[in-house]
Amino acid sequence: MDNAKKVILNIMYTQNVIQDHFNELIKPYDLSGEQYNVLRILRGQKGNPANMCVIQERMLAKTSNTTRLVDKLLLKDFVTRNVCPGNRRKIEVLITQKGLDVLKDLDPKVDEHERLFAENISKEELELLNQLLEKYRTNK
Amino acid sequence: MDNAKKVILNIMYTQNVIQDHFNELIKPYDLSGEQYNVLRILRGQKGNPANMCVIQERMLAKTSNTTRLVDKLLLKDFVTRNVCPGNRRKIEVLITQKGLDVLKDLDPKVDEHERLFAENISKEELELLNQLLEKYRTNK
DNA sequence: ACACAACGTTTGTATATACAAATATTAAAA
DNA sequence: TTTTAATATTTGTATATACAAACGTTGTGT
Repeated sequence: MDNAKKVILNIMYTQNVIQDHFNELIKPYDLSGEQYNVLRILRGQKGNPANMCVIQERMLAKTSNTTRLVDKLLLKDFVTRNVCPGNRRKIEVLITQKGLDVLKDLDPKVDEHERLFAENISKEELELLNQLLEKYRTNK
Repeated sequence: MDNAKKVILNIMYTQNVIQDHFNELIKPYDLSGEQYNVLRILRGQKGNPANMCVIQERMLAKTSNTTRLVDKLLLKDFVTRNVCPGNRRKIEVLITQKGLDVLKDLDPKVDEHERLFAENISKEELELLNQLLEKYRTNK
């Protein structure tokens, strides 16, 4: 098989393996991968609320349905949701202490997950892999 | 950010870009990516039918619901589905001429898709990228 | 002020992913 | 032979992805 074909399968497959491993990690916390991503975005706001569209544009999958993701987080009391007083079209979403606690609990496990995948490869190779991936998708 | 973290985001993001591009490619054919994968597996059978479990194990996402994917392909007359005479638990799925025609139509576009992503990177780098990805996920 | 476009979010529909339970058929054990 | 276990597939439920349409709110032009 030519390498152009092979590298696509390789990237797809690798992403799949990473994702499966990560899903195992968060399963006990009753969180999906996307819900976790939203919580991470909200924590990154450092106390400021985030509007739906801000969350949306920071997510990997551009067309995920933020409304329904936040619905699920709301049910678990990981976030609050309020209409923005200054502009009633907007919604302000804020992570709760409970949400922050879950993330804090997960932090070392996520670190370990990242470390585990990098353990078979040297620092230089890791750096090179990053460069090659970036080069691979230039202008795409 | 450390490279262990960065490479995971990089792989996830790259996969996303590839997938989005591919989805655009097959959209006019009223096929989803998984449906396309199933058709490719069936063509690979070279005239022999494939059982559900054979299709399942050859798909990237292990727990995709093959029954429902084949349902959709059946509606479009891209496959046939029959109970296996020798073992009535099994189902024989076979690609139709119409299914083969769609794949043939798509073949050059898929080639172009693969070529497009590889165009910014040399043959040697592509080879290296494949090796690094394989090394990265050793034992995972 | 009123019409209309733009913005931000929600809702609806179809498909896909993830997992568990249900069903039917066949193989194996008692 | 009857029971039980294993195999192959289907069905159900929840979540996620993808896209379009609907809705209320705000801003702009007249």
